[in-house]
Amino acid sequence: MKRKRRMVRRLSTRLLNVCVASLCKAHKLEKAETVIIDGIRLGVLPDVVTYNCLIDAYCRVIGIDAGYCILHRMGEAGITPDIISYNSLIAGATRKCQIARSLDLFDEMIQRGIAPDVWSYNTLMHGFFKSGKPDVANRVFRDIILGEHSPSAATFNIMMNGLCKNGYTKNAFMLFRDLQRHGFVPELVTYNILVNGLCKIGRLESARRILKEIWASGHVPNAITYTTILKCLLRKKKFEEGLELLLEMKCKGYTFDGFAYCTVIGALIKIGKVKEATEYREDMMRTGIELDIVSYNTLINMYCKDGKLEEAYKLLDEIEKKGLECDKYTHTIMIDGLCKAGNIDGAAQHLRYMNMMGFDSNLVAFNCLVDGLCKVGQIDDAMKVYKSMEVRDSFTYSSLVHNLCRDGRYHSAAKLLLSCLRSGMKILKSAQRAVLLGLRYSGFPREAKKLKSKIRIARILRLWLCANNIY
DNA sequence: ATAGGGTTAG
Repeated sequence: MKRKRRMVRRLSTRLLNVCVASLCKAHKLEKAETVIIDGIRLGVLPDVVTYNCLIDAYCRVIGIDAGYCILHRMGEAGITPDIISYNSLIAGATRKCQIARSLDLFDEMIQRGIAPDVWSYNTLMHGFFKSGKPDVANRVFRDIILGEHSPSAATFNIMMNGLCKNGYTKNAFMLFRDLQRHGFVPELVTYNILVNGLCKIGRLESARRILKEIWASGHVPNAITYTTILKCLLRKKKFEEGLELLLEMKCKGYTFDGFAYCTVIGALIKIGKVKEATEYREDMMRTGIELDIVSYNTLINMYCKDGKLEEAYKLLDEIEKKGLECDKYTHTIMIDGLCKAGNIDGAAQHLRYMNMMGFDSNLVAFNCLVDGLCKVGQIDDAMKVYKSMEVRDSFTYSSLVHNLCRDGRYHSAAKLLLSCLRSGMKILKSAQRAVLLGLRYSGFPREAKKLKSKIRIARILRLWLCANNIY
């Protein structure tokens, strides 16, 4: 009788967990909490699985601190956290790029007598790759391979993805082929990682070969595979092929998700086809996709490029009402939008606001402001901003050099171009041309010639440095 | 329970 009751209770805890899990997955935290409270009232107690579910969800939806609170709560309820509780927390910290926090949790786990497993190590490795420390990630990988745990399929996937993301796509490929020779059977995820790696370095043909390999392996490429290649095609301005792939996706019955729509809309905006972009937006809204911050950013950019600032502001309100948070993209897009609309003061104000909100000073936003100031003829103000910038890049210089030339200030432009080259940066070809032609036809052909040879030497130097991996 | 695709500037 007693055992039977215990069984029923276990069964209902299981039911509770199924319920909580699905609510957590839908980010309905309050609802999940209510279900748990109702369960307790009926005598169904949550167990470690219930709390692990909550930890993961709180980490995802609110943040690592919220997840950590659940760990305390389960302690108070008399339930000991297990390896999954800690792995979820470590993953939560990693997702938010807080590698130091991941390491702290890792130590805490060991101190509490919970031994890390291969999942913990996989997550740490991912964290190091994510924070741009491929050397440390490599060491973790080595420790997994040579250590007491056997690597999982995810170990290799994370390794290959990390290599691709950190500029070692070739090495990822070598690893992939070696693993295959040793009987490693790639999953679709593995292929998608490689396709993305190849696309990022512009190796479209190789990516297409992998697509064929996917079919040959018996896997069916998914929307992720297609979206990745689509993005690459559009970036390479192969719009016809892109549209073909888009049609192929539609024919094969793939449904577009937010990622696919953003890829298409973003690409259309970039080539100035705002009308077509709007059509895709309407299509997206019809499918009832829940917009996240990236989708909002894409749409805000669309309105800005179309000169409809009021619509953009409306979306900003909507973001706030939904409880989403604007990110640095949102702000940068708005700053650019304001600049392009000629509202430099508004843009500068938004930049200050952005810094006030705790965003790091943002190179792209500054570049937008510099270019905006140039475009309204305030080049000296643009130079002031340029001088105040801690970091500059090829965009900064190209924009200034171009506009100085447009203003007939070829010597200043030449000076700036030289400091750009001295910093080891490239500069837009058209900007170079503007300076050289300007100098030559305003009576300084010798200077033009000298500058030209400097440009050539800088290019040779850069190629040489790249070939030797000094950069 | 970790891993894969989308958004910004010249």
